[in-house]
Amino acid sequence: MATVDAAATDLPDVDSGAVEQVRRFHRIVTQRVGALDDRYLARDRPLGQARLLWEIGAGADGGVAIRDLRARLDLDSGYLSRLLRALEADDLVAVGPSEADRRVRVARLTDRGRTERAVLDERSDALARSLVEPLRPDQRRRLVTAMGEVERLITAALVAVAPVDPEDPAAQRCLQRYAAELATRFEDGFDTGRSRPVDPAGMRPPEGTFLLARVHGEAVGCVALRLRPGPEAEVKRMWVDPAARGLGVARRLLDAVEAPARAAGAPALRLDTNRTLVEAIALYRSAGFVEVPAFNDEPYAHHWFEKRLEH
Amino acid sequence: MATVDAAATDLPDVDSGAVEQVRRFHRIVTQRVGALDDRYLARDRPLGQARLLWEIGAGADGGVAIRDLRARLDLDSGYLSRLLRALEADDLVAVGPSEADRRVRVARLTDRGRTERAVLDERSDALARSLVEPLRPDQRRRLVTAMGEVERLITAALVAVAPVDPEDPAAQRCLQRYAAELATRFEDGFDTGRSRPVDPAGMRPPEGTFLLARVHGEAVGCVALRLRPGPEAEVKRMWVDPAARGLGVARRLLDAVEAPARAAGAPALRLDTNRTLVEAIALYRSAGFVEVPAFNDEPYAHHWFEKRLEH
DNA sequence: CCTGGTCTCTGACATGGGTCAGACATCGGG
DNA sequence: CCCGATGTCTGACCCATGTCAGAGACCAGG
Repeated sequence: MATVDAAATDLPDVDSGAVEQVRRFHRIVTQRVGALDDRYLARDRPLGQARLLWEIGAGADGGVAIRDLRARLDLDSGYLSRLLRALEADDLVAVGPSEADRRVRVARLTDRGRTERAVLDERSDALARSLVEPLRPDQRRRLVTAMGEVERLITAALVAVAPVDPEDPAAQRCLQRYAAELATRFEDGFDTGRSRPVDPAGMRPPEGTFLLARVHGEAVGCVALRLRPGPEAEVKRMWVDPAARGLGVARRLLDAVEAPARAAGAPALRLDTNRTLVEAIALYRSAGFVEVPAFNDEPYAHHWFEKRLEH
Repeated sequence: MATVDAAATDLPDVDSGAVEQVRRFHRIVTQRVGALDDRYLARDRPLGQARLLWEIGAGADGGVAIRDLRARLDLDSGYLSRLLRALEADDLVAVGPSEADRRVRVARLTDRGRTERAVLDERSDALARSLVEPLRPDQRRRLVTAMGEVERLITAALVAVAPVDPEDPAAQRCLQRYAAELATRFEDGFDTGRSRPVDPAGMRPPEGTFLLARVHGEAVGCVALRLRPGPEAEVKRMWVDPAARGLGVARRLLDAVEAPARAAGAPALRLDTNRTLVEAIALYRSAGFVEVPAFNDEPYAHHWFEKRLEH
């Protein structure tokens, strides 16, 4: 089976047929579709301005801080400033001081800006429609399905797993959402206080590791590894954003955690889990974990798993 | 069935879910993948130069005439000239006069240019590989399949059908390939002389029409409509490039031919066909044609079809 | 040989995207 | 209140892309 293959060979060479298909695909999509897109959508407005207009409008109304725009669009502050002045000159946006911090300035759309943005939006829709329109209904369905598949898989390929400090804001956010989700899923709720505690230091070298999975900078999952107190390494706090499920993020996290465990000389990975987490349990089994007797007194746990590590 | 739906409703509104999917898809593919692409591939070289280098190398060795480059890349002659000088300065291409016509100049890669192009090629491969590599084998297979599907369907959507003069070079090329294909498929070959003749004037208004299907300028199929001598309009010379089959080009041609027939007041479309053309016969049936007794003495025909037109 | 047309090149110019350094206002902490 | 840090803006640049007009070489046909 494919999944067994995957676990066994991990990263086999990409065959040249796949590479060829990706290149053909890319050529078609960017040249044939993209050629129309950017220039067409911005119409008589420079592309940078159009993108900026778009981004300002995307912020929930109340305006967007300029520094956030800079971060999101990755623009030089001087360049951004000039783009803003151009949009101001056309009476599309208004820039004013932030109330919280008067160094920060906030850009918001004017009425004209909002209608202009709606026009861009409509044009974007029209472009998408023009791509689908010549097709027969069955072809359309197939196209939409295939596009969804490509989108999901490309997103999956862009997942990057990297260690991060457990007190990093992104990490904390994941941990909170982890706890919140358990609270709704466990039959008798979840109270962090009752569960066996994991303090940040325990998830930081040398006592452990904390890994974050990101897509394009945004955190979509996490896992913690504890190397103390026993010789076995313990997997904790594994969570994947519901929006990112089905992309294999959990499996990547589970794979990624093996390296530090091995490096620390741990003979095995261990974890405990709740019986309501059926997908997780299935994943552990397919990833080579086997069920073992309880090795701790975690009150929320019903199953205990272990995976021997070879050295 | 889907195809029946298609024939009945023709071009129903594109539902908003499809539009949303296309836009999400486009965003992912261009921003996430494309962002890496162009800039990354050209490395320290301006993009225009890189593309030009590529295109010169794509020509079968012997060089590419500059005017062909201009047409293919759609560049201003002054701009192209300057790009060429830049590449010459880096000793990547050599430009010399054409032998046939000394106004025309021909660009060809130097040895350095060839290796440089190979580097670009390798980089492009590497980019494609990096997209696929993080995926498990089953995910890779799904991605490649879905990309192929998207590519085919987008190509299908880009097919444009338009009338053209039957003596246009592109039209002539199609007609030649049509005849060549019949020669190999018919049980007893195909000799244009033996078949009922169709002179260019017969495929030109007011006696008829000739339609060409193009994808991005390149002809991929054709069909002729004759409005004389009888009141019925006759469909002739329908052909689709083998490389473009399965995209629904034939059906689009068959649909497109109805409008001029109706406009001329024809009560029906007629056609004759050879028994070896099984896909074509299936298409005629599914497009609403019904088999009728022979209405001419075409020596290569085994079946005669007709489709009544409503006015 | 002349003429009109074709092909390429050069120079002049405009614009958009992007970088850099410094000016200036403001903030937060000692 | 001072100081270093932060956020924004301005001015001065650079380069790639693209457009336009005209010059010069060459071609084919009369």
